[in-house]
Amino acid sequence: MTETGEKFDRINAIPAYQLVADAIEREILARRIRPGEPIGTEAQLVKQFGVNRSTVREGIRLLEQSGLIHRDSGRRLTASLPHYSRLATRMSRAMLLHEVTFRELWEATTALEIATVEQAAAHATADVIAELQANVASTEQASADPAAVAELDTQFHSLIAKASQNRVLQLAREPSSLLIFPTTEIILRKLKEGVPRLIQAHRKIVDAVSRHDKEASRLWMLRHANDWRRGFERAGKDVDQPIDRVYMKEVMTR
Amino acid sequence: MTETGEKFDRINAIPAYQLVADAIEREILARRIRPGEPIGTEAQLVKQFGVNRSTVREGIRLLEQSGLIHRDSGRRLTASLPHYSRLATRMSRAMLLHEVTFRELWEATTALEIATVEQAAAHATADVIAELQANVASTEQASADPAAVAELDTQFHSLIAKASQNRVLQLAREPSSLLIFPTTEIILRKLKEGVPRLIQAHRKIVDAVSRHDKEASRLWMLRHANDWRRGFERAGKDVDQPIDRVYMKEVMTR
DNA sequence: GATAGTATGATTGTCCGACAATCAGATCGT
DNA sequence: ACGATCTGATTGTCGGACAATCATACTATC
Repeated sequence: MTETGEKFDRINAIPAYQLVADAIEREILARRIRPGEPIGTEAQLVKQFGVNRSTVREGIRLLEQSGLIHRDSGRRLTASLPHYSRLATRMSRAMLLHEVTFRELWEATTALEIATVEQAAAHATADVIAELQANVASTEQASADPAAVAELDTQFHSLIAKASQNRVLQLAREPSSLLIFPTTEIILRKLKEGVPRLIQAHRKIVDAVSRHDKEASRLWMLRHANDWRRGFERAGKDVDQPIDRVYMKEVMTR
Repeated sequence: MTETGEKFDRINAIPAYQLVADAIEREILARRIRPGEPIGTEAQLVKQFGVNRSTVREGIRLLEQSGLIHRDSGRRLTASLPHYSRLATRMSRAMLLHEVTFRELWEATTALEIATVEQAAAHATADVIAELQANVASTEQASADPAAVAELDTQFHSLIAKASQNRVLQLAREPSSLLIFPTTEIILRKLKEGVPRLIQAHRKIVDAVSRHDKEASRLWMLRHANDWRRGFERAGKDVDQPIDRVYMKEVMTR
């Protein structure tokens, strides 16, 4: 590789591009480079690290993927906060590859959605409640179109998460919701009573949240989740089968 | 760039290395390349994609970071399942950078740990229960050493997650647990009554789980979580402050 | 003087060729 | 048959190169 003139520096094993990535990452995590600030040009990095440009570039690619850096307007590289959706997408993909079952997903999602709606009941602001009401209204109008309803359902639960004002919950629930909500469309398509029940649940949840009624919101979210699972079973699916990647196209596309 | 002999192929904007990464990723997600199978040598990829080796390498770096590929024994690249810990670490870092508060973390962790222990009560096998009992025994013996107790506490909750046999819960709880459990040591160091309370809670939880008693396990996990938060407050910390990265060294190191 | 167009340099994406270190497998010696 | 050695393949790193694109200063036109 490079020069190893010294004695006793065995098993180095860490390639230079990795070291470059680590070094930059450390600077960002230590807040010496704030999100939004430029990392510097490739030529500068070459000088600072004393490695070839190809090596620097490979290191940059590592960070680029993790979302810690981001080339702003086509051009220069800036540090950035890795955004939730990116991480959630990766997690969802991992779950698909691990072939988790619908039951696992349902259990986790139910627990997370209930926790989320309880916090939403505690912390929801008037703005978000208005958004939620608008969402329910749209869902009612689109009730004939399963795809649209499923889309609005996903949005509904994201709004609940937003209302919770808890970013950890938001982050934790997103990967599983990405995977489980697409099944909604399939269920709604097969079960005619699905849409009205979903709308009723959503409306009750919004009511409860706007009254800051923790118990009621919990109760209706639980019913909503149970409906969901029953719908899945009635649609003829086996909850103990791995979730099918065929339905999960949207998770695949970046 | 390369040749753009044709008309009207504006705004391409996607660099070749990204396309290479996407192409390989698609093959893996579509299961045409199974985890464990070799991706192929760089030279082969150069031929197949018709781009330069540098470009191929940059594409490989993107995938390497996301955990979809992995160079097995120093040498050749193989597809692999992105493992939980890797993703969890990234999520934890994101939370740190987003400066989430202890309250957010506590709320989310509490909900997740309770959901997890309920599933553990439902699905725990004799093996895991034995591991849990061993963990509690070790904790008792180490009770004079806060660092060791904190370490064993983290392990305890991981074992509960393992006992739940729910990989989605496991994945969802890990990022926040990575962030919150390191605070345990600080709390234990300041509060003498912390260790015995922790041990009692753990023991009660193991009892409840081994009896498949969902209610009791829920109850004791809730008490455990409440102790925790009270400990944090009594240790003089403000739950509404962003969690401090100073305490989170272990999250920084890959 | 303001605006539009142009020249200039910097930066990135891509390519080419090269070489040392290392690993896998074949070959050889015993 | 077993271990040592040789050989080729593969990776990590380097240096240099060039077209396309962007930022900016500069110029010309009204």
